[in-house]
Formats: sequence, structure tokens, C-alpha cells
Amino acid sequence: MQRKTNQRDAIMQVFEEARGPLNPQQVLEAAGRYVLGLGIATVYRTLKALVERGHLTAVQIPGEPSRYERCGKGHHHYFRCRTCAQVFNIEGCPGNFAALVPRGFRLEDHELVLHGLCAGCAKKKA
Amino acid sequence: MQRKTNQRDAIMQVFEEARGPLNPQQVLEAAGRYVLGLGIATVYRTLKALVERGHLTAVQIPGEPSRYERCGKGHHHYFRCRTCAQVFNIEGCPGNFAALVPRGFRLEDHELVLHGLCAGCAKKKA
DNA sequence: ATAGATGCAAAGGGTTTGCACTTGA
DNA sequence: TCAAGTGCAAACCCTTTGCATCTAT
Repeated sequence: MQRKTNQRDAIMQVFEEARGPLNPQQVLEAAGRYVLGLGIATVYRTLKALVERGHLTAVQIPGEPSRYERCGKGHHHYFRCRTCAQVFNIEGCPGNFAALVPRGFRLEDHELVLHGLCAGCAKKKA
Repeated sequence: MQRKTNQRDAIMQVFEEARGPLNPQQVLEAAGRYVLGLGIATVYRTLKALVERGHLTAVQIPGEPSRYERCGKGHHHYFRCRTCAQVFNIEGCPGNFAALVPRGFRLEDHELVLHGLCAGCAKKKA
């Protein structure tokens, strides 16, 4: 991560434009429009490096490959559309889950994923 | 799933004794004590068949292989220990997340995973 | 007897790594 | 110039599949 390259610029640009977390394949397709011949290995290497440098965070949606998004968006959660499989960021957090954990357990963090239909797919279905 | 076999009995027995969802490797290790020579392919095939028959459900903990547990435990969530990586079932559900979803989205389901230290690991650390 | 079930090994899909080539500084 | 960065292909890990063998009925 010492040099500025077209590949890296393209990958970072893609995350600027993203509306939700992206998986490596999506990054390859999107960034590949800026840099022809972009390889999947470069995508993985860049994602990993950006996570280590604190520019991206990994987002795990159960049953899917890792997705990534820019850091600094604050604590939030995700909504995954059952129809189009897109993942959207959700603002806000219902908060305190401490009451759920058994005696002696120490709660440090939580992840919440909502499932359903996004606005677009819900409209199409109606 | 038409015949009764030792392999299948062993695998189902393992789920009777489980305190939380198990991944295929854990099932292989546990069931392998009852049936020597049990193969991983049989585990995967049996898990898949049991899910299709409605005896098991797949549980996805972000960033990990699928885990499985018996159906009929009602709606619940999970707690994953950061130290020992075990996953525990959590009773109860903080409930209504409808307020979080953007206008036009249709909420159908949710998953919640809590992270931290289980009682055993918290005690050791203290 | 015979089709279902199993175990092995090979094949798949996603991710990582080795290595020679390219390129930014 | 020359090491960081890249692309390709091979390697890996987890999961699935093909196939010969075993076994419950």
C-alpha cells in the first residue's frame, strides 16, 4: 500500500459510490469498468490491505461471501433483499441486548441482519 | 432417508446432546465416536437431508461455515464466544425491528448474533 | 435380491499464494 | 532503477458429486 495505482484508485472509487457493502465479485465487476484486465487476486489483496489499514470493514451476511464497506459510517445494521440479494445499510440500532445474555457471559458486540423485500422488489411484486 | 442406519442414528444423537448449533466438522468428530470410519461426505449428505425433511435448520454465523441444530426450538438467537468460538443459543428476542427499515421495504425476518465471552472464558480471563 | 446409503477420491466454488512481469516513484 | 503491485495459474479449504461397495429391508 505504498504506491498509488489505477487498480487501487478504481477499487476505492467503487466504495465511494456504493449504497451498501459489496462482495469481491461485485468489486471486480464495478472496478473492472475503470481498469480493464483487473484481476480478482488484486481485488482480494486490495480489500485485505484496506481492511488492515482501517479504510474498509468486512461485513458478514450469513451464508454469503464477505462483503466490504468504508469505515466511519458509525454503528449500523443491514437489510438483505430476498429477491435481488442486494444488501442495504440500515440506520439506527434497537440498542441494548444485555438482558438476553445468560449469567456470566460478557456481551461485547452484536450483529443484526434484517431480511425481506427492498422497496424496488416489493413494488414489482405488488 | 428411507433406511435406518448407524451413521444416521449417530448424527441425530449428536444433535440431541448439543447445547448449540454444530458445524459439519463438529458433527463428524462427535458422531465419529459412535460410528468409526464415518465419512465427511455422509455428514454433509445427512445434514442436507435432515434440513430438507425439516428435522434440522441451518444456522449461519457470519464468517463461519454453516451450523445446524434441531428444529422446534422456537425463535431464538445466538451468542458466539470470541475466545472459544462456541456458539450458544440465546432465549428470547428483543422483538420489533420494523421501525428500522426504510419506507417501502418489507421486513420478513431477522437474525441477531451477539459476540463476547462465554461464562467459562470470562471466568478464565478474570 | 436390490435400491438406498456409505466412503473414498475427484470435482466445484470461493479465496489465497507463488512467481514472473509491469509500473510507479 | 528496482521494489511494490499486478495478473495468471496453481494451491487451499470447505462442500458437493461420481462411483464402486456395502447393507437394510
